Amino acid sequence: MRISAAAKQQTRARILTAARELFGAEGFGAATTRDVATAAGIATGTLFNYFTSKESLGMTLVAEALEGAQADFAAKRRGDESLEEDLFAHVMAGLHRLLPHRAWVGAVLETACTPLGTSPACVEGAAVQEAHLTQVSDLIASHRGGATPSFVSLHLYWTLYLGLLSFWSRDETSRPGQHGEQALVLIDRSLRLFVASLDGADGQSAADATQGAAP
Amino acid sequence: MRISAAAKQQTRARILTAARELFGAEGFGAATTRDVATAAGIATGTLFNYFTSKESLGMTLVAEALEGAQADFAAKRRGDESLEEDLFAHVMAGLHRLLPHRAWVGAVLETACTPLGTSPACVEGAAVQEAHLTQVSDLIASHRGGATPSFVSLHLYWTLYLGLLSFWSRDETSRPGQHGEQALVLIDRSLRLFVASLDGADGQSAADATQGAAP
DNA sequence: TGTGTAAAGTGAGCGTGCTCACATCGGAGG
DNA sequence: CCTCCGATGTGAGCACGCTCACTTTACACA
Repeated sequence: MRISAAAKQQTRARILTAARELFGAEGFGAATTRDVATAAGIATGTLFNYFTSKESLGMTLVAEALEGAQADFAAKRRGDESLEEDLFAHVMAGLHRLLPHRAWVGAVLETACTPLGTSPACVEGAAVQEAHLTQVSDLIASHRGGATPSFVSLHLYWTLYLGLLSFWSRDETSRPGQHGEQALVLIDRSLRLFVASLDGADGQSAADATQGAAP
Repeated sequence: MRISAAAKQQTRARILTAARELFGAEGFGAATTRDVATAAGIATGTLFNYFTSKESLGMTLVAEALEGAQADFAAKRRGDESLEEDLFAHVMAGLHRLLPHRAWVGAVLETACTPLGTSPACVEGAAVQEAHLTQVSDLIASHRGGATPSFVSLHLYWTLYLGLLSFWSRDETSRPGQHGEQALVLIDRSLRLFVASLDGADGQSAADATQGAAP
């Protein structure tokens, strides 16, 4: 039982390593699940004993990165930052960890995490979104005496976040290992906008959209 | 040549009709290209003589709807509206025309038009985005003495637009043939936010992100 | 050491979207 | 009326993500 569990972890790790390399080298679309399985030294079917779908595999890598980013953020935080500074640092920590995956994150998030699409595609996508929004919600609450943002506000944040991830992942003004300038501009503007919208909307009527009652 | 051209148009129309029906009845994912081809009375391969991909087919329907919406908008406009009112009317015209496709537009836009994803998926997606942003850009310019919004501003608009399309397409407070309330709230907020961001950013430095020069 | 059994692994096969070598058609020139 | 040729249509076939009936493995117990 103990050896078996350890072996399982090892196989899982081998799959993740293979996926990291192949996705990075060939792109998410071009790297096939057969390729990943072969590179990990297992059969195609076995891969799906560990991950429910290709996207789920990709999102696991993304989730890993963002978990690390959350730790980075918490470690660096002094405690006297403004909400906007905190949000900026939070975003930047994420982008920094996602940097190695920059070439293919877009393709995964597109289908696994996008606000569009009727179904949440894969559990990992929903989990990443929820974890991220929880962090943001907590961050906001800590700056506003415990008052959490509304559902609509969080949707807005998620929209803006995906939008800037998109821009960042394709920003041509960036250099290898460094973030692009236009992306930084957009991040700053998006966050400034979001914070302003918080003051304007949630501040006045925090329950503006908690329940849609007919008139 | 004349008969042939007319026949081609007819075949194209039959494909679009079949697609409209099947996408609506079964969803974008569940309706296969084989089904659509059969319903249109042609072979699978023939469908791809008319549309480069399944998404391209779906986006053609969306493009049709949005073109109609633009006409609706232009017809109803009085000329003394505020920018926010104009943008709101523009969005609403689009949603109205998309209403029959509400169940599946998300799935198409997700892959064909999303800001995420390294490639624009299909030409139609990029075309829809460009046409829409051109309309918005013109609208803004007409309210600001010809000054067009910056690249980053338009990206922001597109992000917000996709976000609200997403929300709208899944809003459970809506009833058949009518828009949901929460969606209306989000649209109002998103547009208010965008207009405010225009005044704050483009108004002061319209060229803030036209070129990423090193510091 | 031998045996039972559940967990882990396998790969042929399915249904997609899409391609491509070929069949068919329809109208212009002899 | 026959012949040719480009445009249009065809469907077997490809590669993909993913499944599932089956095999193999490795541990607990005798």
